[in-house]
Amino acid sequence: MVADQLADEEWDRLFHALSDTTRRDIVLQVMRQGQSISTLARRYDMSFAAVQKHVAVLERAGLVHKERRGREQHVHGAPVVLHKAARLLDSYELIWRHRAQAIDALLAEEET
Amino acid sequence: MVADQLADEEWDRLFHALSDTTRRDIVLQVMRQGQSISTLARRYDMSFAAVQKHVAVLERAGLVHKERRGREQHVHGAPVVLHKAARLLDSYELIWRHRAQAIDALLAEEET
DNA sequence: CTGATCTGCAACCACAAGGTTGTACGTTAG
DNA sequence: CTAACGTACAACCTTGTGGTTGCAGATCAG
Repeated sequence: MVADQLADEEWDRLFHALSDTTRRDIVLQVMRQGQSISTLARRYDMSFAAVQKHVAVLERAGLVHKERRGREQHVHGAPVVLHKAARLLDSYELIWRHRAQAIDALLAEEET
Repeated sequence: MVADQLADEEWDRLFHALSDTTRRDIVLQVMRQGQSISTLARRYDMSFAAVQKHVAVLERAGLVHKERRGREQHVHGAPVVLHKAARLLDSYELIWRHRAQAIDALLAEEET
């Protein structure tokens, strides 16, 4: 559990990668089905190079993987990192609930 | 469930707010216990104004709330948005698992 | 009142982000 | 072989981000 934590810069890259609507949509697309970069690029109203950059950002964040298939580059999802991010946010939320629980306990004790 | 979805720009702001180590730490701190901006600022090796900006980013993302307490500004956590973010990431992961399930089903059918 | 403290905001700066176009290279189709 | 396609990468521009300093306005202590 502790071992699958990421370094600060890795979390930075991960959340930064998710902070763009186009990139989140790319993640959705390749989670549903792996696609080539050019196939992806056709979906968006921007240049091929721009989409290529978005994929590179996602790859550096560990959210997708690329794999050569002849002259194409097949992009597919990597759900592991996604899972880690969700669990980190859960842990933040949990801290809140622990604290709320502690306050409740304190109030209950004061009433005795 | 559909009603508590956010707009694209809101998700952008949310994940962007989380994409900085200092800001994630501020979230942790104020989830544990609400604090004034100056108290927070003492924890980090940067100017008061910088911390103030970070808090502003978190506030625009809906991750924290500010509340005047005399001359101080009390910052406390807002776990609702955190929860939404975690569930969005879960839904992305779920798409992957649905797809994996469909592939398994397809393979099982081919074997008959 | 006076002075210290907490905050808000504007101006400024260096650098990274997100987009463009252009060029080059490997691969497949005919 | 040649042409078309998919990709990679560099140069460039504009905008935004993260930091600074400095100043002004509230508020509390004495």
